[in-house]
Amino acid sequence: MNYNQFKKQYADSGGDISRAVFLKNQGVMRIKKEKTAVTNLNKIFAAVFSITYNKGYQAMSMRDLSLKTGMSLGALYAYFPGKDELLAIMQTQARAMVKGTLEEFSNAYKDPLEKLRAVIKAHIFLSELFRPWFYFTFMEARNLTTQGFDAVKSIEEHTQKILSDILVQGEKIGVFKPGNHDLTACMIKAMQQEWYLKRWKYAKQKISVDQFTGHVLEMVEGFCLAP
Amino acid sequence: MNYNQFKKQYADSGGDISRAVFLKNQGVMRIKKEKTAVTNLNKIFAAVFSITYNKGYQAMSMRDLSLKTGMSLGALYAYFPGKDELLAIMQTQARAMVKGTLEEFSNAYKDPLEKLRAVIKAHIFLSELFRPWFYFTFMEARNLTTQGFDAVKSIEEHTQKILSDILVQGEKIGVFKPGNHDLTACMIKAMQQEWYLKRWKYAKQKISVDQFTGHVLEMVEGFCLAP
DNA sequence: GTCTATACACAGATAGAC
DNA sequence: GTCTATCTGTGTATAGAC
Repeated sequence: MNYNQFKKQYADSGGDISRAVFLKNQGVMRIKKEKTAVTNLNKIFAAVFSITYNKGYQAMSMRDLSLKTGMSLGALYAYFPGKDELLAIMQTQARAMVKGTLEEFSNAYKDPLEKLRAVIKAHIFLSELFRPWFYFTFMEARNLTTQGFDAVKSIEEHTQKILSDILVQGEKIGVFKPGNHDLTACMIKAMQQEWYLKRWKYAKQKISVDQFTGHVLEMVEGFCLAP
Repeated sequence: MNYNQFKKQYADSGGDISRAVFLKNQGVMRIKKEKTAVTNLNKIFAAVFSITYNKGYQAMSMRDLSLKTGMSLGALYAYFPGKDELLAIMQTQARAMVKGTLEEFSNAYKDPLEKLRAVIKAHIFLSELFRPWFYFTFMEARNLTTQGFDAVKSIEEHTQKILSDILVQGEKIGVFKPGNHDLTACMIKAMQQEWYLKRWKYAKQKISVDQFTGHVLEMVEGFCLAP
């Protein structure tokens, strides 16, 4: 599976975050028509990414957001109760989306080696497809409340465990070498994160997602596979 | 070399950032006595790290900083012209320190494998010794001006090149396998960064710097060494 | 060198017309 | 649903006393 295939497959399963946000937060937002809400949420999220990419969420003013979306301050406050809540909503929804997709891919394979490849690829491809979301959730995680940050830790540990479980399982049947599988899982996650944290670098060096993913897999397999 | 040995060795060569900041910025700050300046700069930097760790630089107010340092607003402005300039000063000094140390370690070895080990270790150990500085410069890099961010890119490429040059050199004499050495260098950097970006994770899992560094070296050597 | 007091810009948020 | 106008708190920065 390469990135284009992943993209096609995932587009079908419906990656519409704005609609999910609307459905989950109907109680709190004053907009009732789904189509209006989804259209404007899309505009709002895009504007948030564009503004915060260079200066962070705290430095974005509601007036910045109003200017970029073309919506008035009053209109914006019909979509979320406050600036902090907007951040929380975005972080929560992004986490749910990542968790769901990774589990889906993890359950689709039985053989440890195939499973490992699929999960690693899926994470990098997903981070490419939703790059602004990944970058944003990473960089703004520390602005969250204690509970919000606990949720961040929790998903980090969860995805790490998905990887280390695969390695343990593979060791049992002799496919992978023994070793500290938790630390190896951490290293894999570090390499995956590199892709969306250093966007400028790989754009400049003209390295594609597929090239990058291939190299990560080479390194992981070179280290993990039993001789 | 383990972390404790590194710590001892580096403490001798003088890692006093505050003094360096004082010497470099005498023209711009109103304090003339070195001892006073260094003492208070230490307080200021420590306060910045403590405040920004959880909410970022933009969200730190000068009143926060005044409260944490015990210095008045007026006094603070005697040490730097403005909030933005304080950020720039800290980023610049941190970069100079890292660059200097890594080159020092890179030049101390000839054999590619030894050199690779030394450089990888030195970077992780340095990031442990100056963890607040590393975390801060990474997370706040995007608040910089265009020139400031160019400097960030430049040092990223510089340290990447140090690594890839070693790999190229080692391939020539048959120690390392052929491959995309630039991408491998990127992966190494990603793993190194992991150490200071996810402090909470390794503290919780009780993994020491030496353990972490050992695992990075294992992975790199497992992948790079020629059979 | 360090303090207090203050200027003045801009932040988040809301009310009420349309 | 969306707008304009406005309230009120807080931000960075400076002046001038000690």
